[in-house]
Amino acid sequence: MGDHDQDLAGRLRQAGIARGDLVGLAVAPGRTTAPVGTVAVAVSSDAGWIVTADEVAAADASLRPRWVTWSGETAARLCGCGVRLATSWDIAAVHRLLFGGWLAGPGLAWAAIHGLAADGVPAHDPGTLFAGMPSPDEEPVGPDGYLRAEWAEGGWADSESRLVRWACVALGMAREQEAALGKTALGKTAEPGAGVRLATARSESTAELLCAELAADGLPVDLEVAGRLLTEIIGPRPRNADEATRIRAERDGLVLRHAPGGATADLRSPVQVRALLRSAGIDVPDTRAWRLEQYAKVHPIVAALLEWRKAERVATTYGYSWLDACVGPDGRLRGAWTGSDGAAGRMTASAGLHNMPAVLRQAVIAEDGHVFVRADLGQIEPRVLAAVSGDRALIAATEADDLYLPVAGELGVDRPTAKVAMIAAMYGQTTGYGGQAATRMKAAYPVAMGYLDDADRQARAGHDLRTYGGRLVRMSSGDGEGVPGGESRARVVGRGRYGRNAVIQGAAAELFKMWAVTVRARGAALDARVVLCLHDELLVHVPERAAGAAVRLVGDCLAETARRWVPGPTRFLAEITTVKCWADAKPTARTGQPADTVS
DNA sequence: TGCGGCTATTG
DNA sequence: CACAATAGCCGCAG
Repeated sequence: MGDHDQDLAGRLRQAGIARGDLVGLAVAPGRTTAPVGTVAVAVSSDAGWIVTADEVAAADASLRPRWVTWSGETAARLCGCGVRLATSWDIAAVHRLLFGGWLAGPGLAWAAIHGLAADGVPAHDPGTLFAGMPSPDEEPVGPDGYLRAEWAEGGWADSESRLVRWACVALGMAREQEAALGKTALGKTAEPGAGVRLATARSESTAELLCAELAADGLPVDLEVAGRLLTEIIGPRPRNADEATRIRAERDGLVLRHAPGGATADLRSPVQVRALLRSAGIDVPDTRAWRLEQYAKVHPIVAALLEWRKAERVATTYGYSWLDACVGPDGRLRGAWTGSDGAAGRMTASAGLHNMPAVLRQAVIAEDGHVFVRADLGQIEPRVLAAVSGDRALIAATEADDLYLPVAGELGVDRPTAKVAMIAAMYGQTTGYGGQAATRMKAAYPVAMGYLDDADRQARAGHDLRTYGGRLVRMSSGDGEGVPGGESRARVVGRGRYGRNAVIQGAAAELFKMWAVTVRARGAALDARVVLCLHDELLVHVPERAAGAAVRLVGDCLAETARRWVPGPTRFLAEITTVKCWADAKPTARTGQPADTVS
């Protein structure tokens, strides 16, 4: 074929675009398929074209530029028309990294990168709604320097020329964000390098692509097994409302039959449960499970109540209505995914994907001809602490498969004490462990403990923090800041703990996501698909015949990620197992032959 | 109807 | 019970 100059990859090459270079992308909403006119690409601030989604896919396969997207929504739209990009620069994801917080729309991201006040971002005047949407000015940037509301709020999709312009704006934004990442400096301890921040920006961006795929593909669930489990725990699926009421009353009866003198109570009301327990001679300040457990042998109603709680939990949150709402007829459990949420930028998921009761994992079963490769990072938080603080002694301890053994030796305490002391340092726990262990911890690992103490101090003072990968953790937006006398001590202490933990949990999340997107990229050749991300655990759905290769690949990806992420010799390891069912993973790893590990 | 409190599940 | 998250129900204010 002599017509290669006509395809998109050829045109991009002609414009000087090479593998990994930024290319602006804008995808109009509202179509499940993408004919000409719904996608625009941009190669400079004033040059771009309308193309088809298929052309983008083909150019991605042959040239693989880094596509600039406005947000995960762009990835979801492309996913919807069957296009899965290899890599991206996601403006919203990088905005969250650079500036913290959750809001990251085009108008705000534009203002932030240009140093304009967030409260000056223009919004549509609600009064104009009656007159219809004003047609967007052909110039996206207003005289005040902000993005015009008409553009930021969707007016860019109104015509092909505006769509192209929007892709051009995206490209410009990405370049400015890239430059800003190279300059950002904040914090005194172990100031992360620009290289790490750029690498983090790229993996956080590509994680948005992964999130769109996780949402679209879902987690394999065997509906028959799920139904059987539910029947065992909460009884058969009720056929009507009366039956549902009867089954519910029967469950309540198993507790209330132990009530003295036929007393009754609404078991869903903590106040009434407390009164019920008092009538049985048990006086407790609250009715949490860990507190009631001490009374399990005092009165039979306590054990019955705790049992009821477990069943009630499944019935209300993970019952038949959950299956109906979240599991498709294709046996895939689907939820909404976010790439960086909360205090430290962890991934989050809805539909119970991140907090499914362990017993229900028995229903998470690989499809015919497939298996799961399950990989679990071991002792990730103390290892991340060693890496980001650069503490030589703690880095040396990461050489051990069980990091707490050398730490215990160093402190002159037993392993459980060493573990509690380490976790206390990272989370800010102040009760329940000997102060002597903390003193020795400071002496043995002064750099690591100093890193945590510094985060704690900065957070207490209301100063923003930045993680190793460059994520801004906002401490200044909370109320009560800067009013030393007007703030309770508990509040300040709590904020210190928050900051102390955020720099560790956040850095761990960044490492994890870099690992996840590496597995996503390398695994494609094996038809291995990441189907679940769980903070320190990856579940990869893979054809049976490729299982062995996938196990090695997941381990290699961790080694590659660790090398790229941290310059020092910190050792990270993962327990990697091949299983048919998610629930099989833990026992195999604990009691079976040594799992594949990687350093 | 919205929201804080309580409770449970997970990493 | 130390950190993070999602989610349901109750009780109360408006």
